[in-house]
Amino acid sequence: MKEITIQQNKVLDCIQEYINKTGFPPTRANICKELGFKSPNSAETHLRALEKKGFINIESGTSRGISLVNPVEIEEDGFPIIGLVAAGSPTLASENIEKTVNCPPTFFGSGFDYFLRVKGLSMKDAGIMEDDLIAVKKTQDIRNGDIVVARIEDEVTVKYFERKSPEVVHLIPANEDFKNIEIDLRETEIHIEGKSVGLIREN
Amino acid sequence: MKEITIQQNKVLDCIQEYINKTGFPPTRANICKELGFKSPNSAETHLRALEKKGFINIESGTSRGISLVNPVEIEEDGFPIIGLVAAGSPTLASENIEKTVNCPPTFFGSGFDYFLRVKGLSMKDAGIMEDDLIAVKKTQDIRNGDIVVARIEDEVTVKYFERKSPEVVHLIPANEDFKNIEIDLRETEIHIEGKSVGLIREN
DNA sequence: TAATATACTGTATATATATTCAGTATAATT
DNA sequence: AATTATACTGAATATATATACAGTATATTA
Repeated sequence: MKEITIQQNKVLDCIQEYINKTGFPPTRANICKELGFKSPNSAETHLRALEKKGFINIESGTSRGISLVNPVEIEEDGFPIIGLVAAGSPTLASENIEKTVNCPPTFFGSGFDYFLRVKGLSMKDAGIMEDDLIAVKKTQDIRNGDIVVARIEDEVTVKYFERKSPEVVHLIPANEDFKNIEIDLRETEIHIEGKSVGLIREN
Repeated sequence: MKEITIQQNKVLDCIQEYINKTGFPPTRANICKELGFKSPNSAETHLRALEKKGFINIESGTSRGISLVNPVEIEEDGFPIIGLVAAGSPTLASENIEKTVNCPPTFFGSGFDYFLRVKGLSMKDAGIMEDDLIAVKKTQDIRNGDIVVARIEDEVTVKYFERKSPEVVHLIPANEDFKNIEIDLRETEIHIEGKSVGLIREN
């Protein structure tokens, strides 16, 4: 599975949501309408790219013949909980699966991929407390104000995302005791693991 | 849901199998091929009958626009979400069920009875934000420091519980903009609906 | 006895849809 | 400097598809 672009990810999400909503896949025209494209060929080329990269199958000559290769993980084992170590500026999660939680894939709207257990109180004022479970959706479709799971080298952190310019990104905590993390993309590499689409707190 | 005929059941099964196999619903012609019909109208009339009886939905003018009405999800009793009106000092919930959420009963440890949708920010510092869903367990086993759902006459509120004396109970908000509610049990009747054992935030 | 539902064949057609071709433009690779 | 990938608009078209119409036949209901 090769890397996916932001636009291709939008198309993939669009297909998933369309199927969830209607029960059948979208046409090229449907995708155009959802994403604001003006030519069916825009959808077509994205679909071909997604097929080439192995994210979908396209049945040739068949209307709505799109099928997802990784259809939303059916609740076999549930969703994994991944630990987030340290407080304030947390350390790598590595894929340390605590346990799994069994819940419907559509629990938080359009779907998510795993839970992240939060350490520290840097997002306190956003109602995210220590040991809360954040539902994380793997996506690159991030907008300013989204709560993202970001990785800087080996450190993973949960913060508000704010793009200040093409080169500068701010990761903003929701707690006055913590400082903004300002990142110049020319100097530091940042990797967005995904964004928070929901939360669970087990008392 | 009316009674289904043997042939209609075959068509219904055929649709289910086709979706499982391909990821998208069949056309009239596909159904004919699967079941040996020689006219697309055979499939058409069966589909109309299935729609009339409530087993499927057909999106008019849409290729493969068949979707299964899944009675399984409807029958599976999820947990009800009950609305909590007003902010600060909320008003009666009465049993206004928004919808139901499907999740395991053991989701929050020892079990719970329903979800309550929170209005207002009186428990902000406890990480309970507006529109969050609190998992409420109906119980009278309350200890100091528990987050309870309390009713005073017709007003329902979520607060920390603190028994000061056999006659005096304090309901304490987690927000400095709100005042403690002090209750003298000899003057005012208070009813504990239950306590919070977990929380879900959608988006 | 006349409807109505079921269960089909067979033909026809408007339109929904996939898909190709022709462009424009930018960024990343080779 | 030439490809290749991405990301689009716009038009054209063959065909995939829903769907109506015309029949035949049996069983059930009013």
